[in-house]
Amino acid sequence: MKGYDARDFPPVAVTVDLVVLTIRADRLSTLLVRRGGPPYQGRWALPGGFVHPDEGLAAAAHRELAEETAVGAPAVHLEQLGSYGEPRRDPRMRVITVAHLVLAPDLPAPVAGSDAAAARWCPLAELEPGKLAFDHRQILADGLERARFKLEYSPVATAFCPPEFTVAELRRVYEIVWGVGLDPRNFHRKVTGAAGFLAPVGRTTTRDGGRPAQLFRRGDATVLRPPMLRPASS
Amino acid sequence: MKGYDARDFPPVAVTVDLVVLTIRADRLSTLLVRRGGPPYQGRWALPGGFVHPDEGLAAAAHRELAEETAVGAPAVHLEQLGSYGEPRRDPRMRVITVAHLVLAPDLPAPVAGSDAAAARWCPLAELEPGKLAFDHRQILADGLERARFKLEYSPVATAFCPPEFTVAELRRVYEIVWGVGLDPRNFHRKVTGAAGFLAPVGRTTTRDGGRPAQLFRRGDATVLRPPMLRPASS
DNA sequence: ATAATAGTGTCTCTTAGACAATATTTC
DNA sequence: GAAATATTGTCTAAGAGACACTATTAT
Repeated sequence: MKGYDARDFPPVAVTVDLVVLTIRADRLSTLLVRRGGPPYQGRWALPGGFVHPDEGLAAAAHRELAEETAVGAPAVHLEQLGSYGEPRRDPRMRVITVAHLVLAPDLPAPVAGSDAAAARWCPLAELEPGKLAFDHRQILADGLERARFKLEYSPVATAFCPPEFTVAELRRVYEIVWGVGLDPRNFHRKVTGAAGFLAPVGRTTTRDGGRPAQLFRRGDATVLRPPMLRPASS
Repeated sequence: MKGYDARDFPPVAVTVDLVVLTIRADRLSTLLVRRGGPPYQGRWALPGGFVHPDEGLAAAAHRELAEETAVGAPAVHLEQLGSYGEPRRDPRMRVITVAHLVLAPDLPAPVAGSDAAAARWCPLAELEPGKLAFDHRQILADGLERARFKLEYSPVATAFCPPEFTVAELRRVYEIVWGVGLDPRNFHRKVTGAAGFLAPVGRTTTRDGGRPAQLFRRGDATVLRPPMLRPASS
């Protein structure tokens, strides 16, 4: 069983798929492409494609992201989400896909790729569950759950914000991704008190109205201790 | 780039590798096999093997585990850890491996597989870092970090225990995996107070000496809220 | 009785959450 | 001034950690 001769086995293809989450007009949205050919022709799907011969998995994910959104690597958070390889998830052949999760600030309109007839940002609330191709409904659900969970114990929420942001803008990220309301005063105290979460820029902005708010950049912490606690409801 | 014709690409092989963690003689240990052929002949490696044509990823991981340890699925915790696919991680051909993490109670001695010259439980403290084949040092490190982290917010620590266990035995799991000492009294209060973590069996045991201890089974919670907090040191 | 481990109670300190109060802007 | 948002302060309840104390077994 471990002869390591690939010719003993039928062909396998390896792809990367992307769950790209962003916040547009106060709604959590994901990037979808409409499939231009069979199977699932005309259905919406997660963006993705083959891993090239001399390319690592993360590199393939970054390349696909750039092809679809013209967004460079440094501006977003990208992490591996998990691999999906049920034998018949693609009716044509054995395809194992390595899904990646991307958290990004509000990005420009997407670019339709060569194989995709169209691409768009779809608010998650408007997505009919059964409408995605392949097992992409499950992958999207897993990505959303991962994002919600990571907001608790890591500073990735800042990936949804522009490079400089206010506490209120960061709070809106938590409220939208978690679907809850948070007390602005307690949130402010907690987030500014968490070591390494935020680095003050030293300037202020009034773009949200009212009293000027401090601008922050993301700090250098990789983990939040203690974590941000999601209200008990969910 | 998305023609979905596998013949456009050179062959790729997909394997599963296993990070199997258990506690033997109060030491955290992992299952290793000695490689019987090149490359890395004679070196220790994580157990693993090819994904079969009609087999899902989790099924392949369970099969490899059973081949190596003669352990059935229900007794252990198995989850996908992540995929590793740097282009030249295997010198022979492009191999993408889907690593899985297994947490198991103390198991019998391993069985050498067909391709492995030998198999053994290796205490992590005795493992020389540079001695593992391929990128298995990194995979093992990632698995260990995942296990340490999951002990905080999930009840997986019970996977290291036999079906019925005492609070003290569970505490030893935390102490050994985290490498810290925990106060038995506070631990007891916390773990018995966490909803769904433990289900009392109603019987007691004196196998640890002293006053008889309540026996527990794992409860039905999948997440611990609030989490078990690891002491600040690390 | 002594040793060993199990389990409970109590105290203090920190933190979460509710919410009052103050500060600084625009209109 | 009125409205809006930012930020600080105060109170209370819950939980973490330190540790005294009691309980139940084996020898």
